[in-house]
Amino acid sequence: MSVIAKHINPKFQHLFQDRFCFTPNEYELLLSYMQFQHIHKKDFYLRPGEICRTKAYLNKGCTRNFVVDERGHERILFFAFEDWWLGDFDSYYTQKPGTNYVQAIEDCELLVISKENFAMLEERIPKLKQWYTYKVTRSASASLKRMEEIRTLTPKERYLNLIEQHPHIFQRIPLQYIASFLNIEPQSLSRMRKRLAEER
Amino acid sequence: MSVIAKHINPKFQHLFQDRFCFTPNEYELLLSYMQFQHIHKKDFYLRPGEICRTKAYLNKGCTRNFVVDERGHERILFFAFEDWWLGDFDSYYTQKPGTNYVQAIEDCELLVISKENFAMLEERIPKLKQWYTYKVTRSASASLKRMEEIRTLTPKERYLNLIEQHPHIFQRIPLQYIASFLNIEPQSLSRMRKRLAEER
DNA sequence: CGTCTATTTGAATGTACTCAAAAGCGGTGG
DNA sequence: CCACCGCTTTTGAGTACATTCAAATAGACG
Repeated sequence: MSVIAKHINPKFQHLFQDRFCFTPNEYELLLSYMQFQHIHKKDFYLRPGEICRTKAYLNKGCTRNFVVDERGHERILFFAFEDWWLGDFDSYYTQKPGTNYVQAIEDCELLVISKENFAMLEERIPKLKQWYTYKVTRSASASLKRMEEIRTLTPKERYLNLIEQHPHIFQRIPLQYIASFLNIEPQSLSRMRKRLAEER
Repeated sequence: MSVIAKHINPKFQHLFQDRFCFTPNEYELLLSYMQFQHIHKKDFYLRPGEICRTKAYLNKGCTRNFVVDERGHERILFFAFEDWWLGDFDSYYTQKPGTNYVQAIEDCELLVISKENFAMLEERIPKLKQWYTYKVTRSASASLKRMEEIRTLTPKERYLNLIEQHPHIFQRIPLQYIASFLNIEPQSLSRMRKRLAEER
């Protein structure tokens, strides 16, 4: 077993060996191409203008992908928690300079792999490719769904949806970030939360 | 030359022969797998629940993709004009029942091809695959951009952007549809247009 | 010409925003 | 360990803007 493996969140091994039925060899192979990396709270994994040449499995911690609009306003596209992958996916596919900041909200542990190595491993481990294709279609559907939510739901409904699906999100993500994700002002979210708490 | 070809918008031939450098043989091959089809204004090419098994080159006319939200409100995702492809792309890739209506805004001429045949032709005509990959990344970027517009711009700015990029859109698309696309009420768009016209 | 739909106009309303300031909280250094 | 500083969250007041409901006008199509 590689030295790295000792530090790994058990979820990672579970994920590949149990859920995706990787053989120990396949798992070792995948792991051997991944680099362990720490980033501290508020550090950036990626900034606009950089080309996204790697992706990183988020082993521990949480991050946010955001852009800055022409008014200088931060707009959070999504959060990532354990068992997600980090990157600016538009830039990753096109290999053009990206637009996203990817920033740690908590101290994070990453397992980083280059695009080339990942592509190579996809060929050597068909299960990896299957899983990845699955992830891509999932994330495409998720972004369609998010688009629909932003367009059709009121801020209050978006908030209620979010806490229904992620009841503990306020324990990990500061209010201002949640507000940005929901596309409302922090003051409004604070008020809304208060009103809803009083109602019951 | 096939019988169909006579009816074809010259753009189509130009597109493949000149812009993508298809040989006459490749062009004929592609064409031989496409079915010519008319649909009338307000007819549907696709409805929610149907699996999208074909795509259609829009040779003439224009269409809208829309969904109906839980309040019964129509939400237009995008319009398609000449030289675009029609379908519910989520359903096309997943081969699960779709969510989109695809409806003709004007009488339309389509060139329809099945997913299987298109995939087969992609293998036989590498240029077709190149072009298609290009289209997919383009449309992914476009939907990211649209998401950003909906989130960051005011209704007025969204309107101004639209008429800047498509100055003649009102000549072809009814106001209510444009309003739905911009995510505002028809009344508001009507007022906005009036105000802006008066200002100059 | 008449009916049906689309667009325009009017008035009132609500909701999230802005600006501004106070309170709460966390982290740092003395 | 406490005091201070900076940042986050809360609270307040006023405003702007799109929405809703309602009705009138205009336009399309048989």
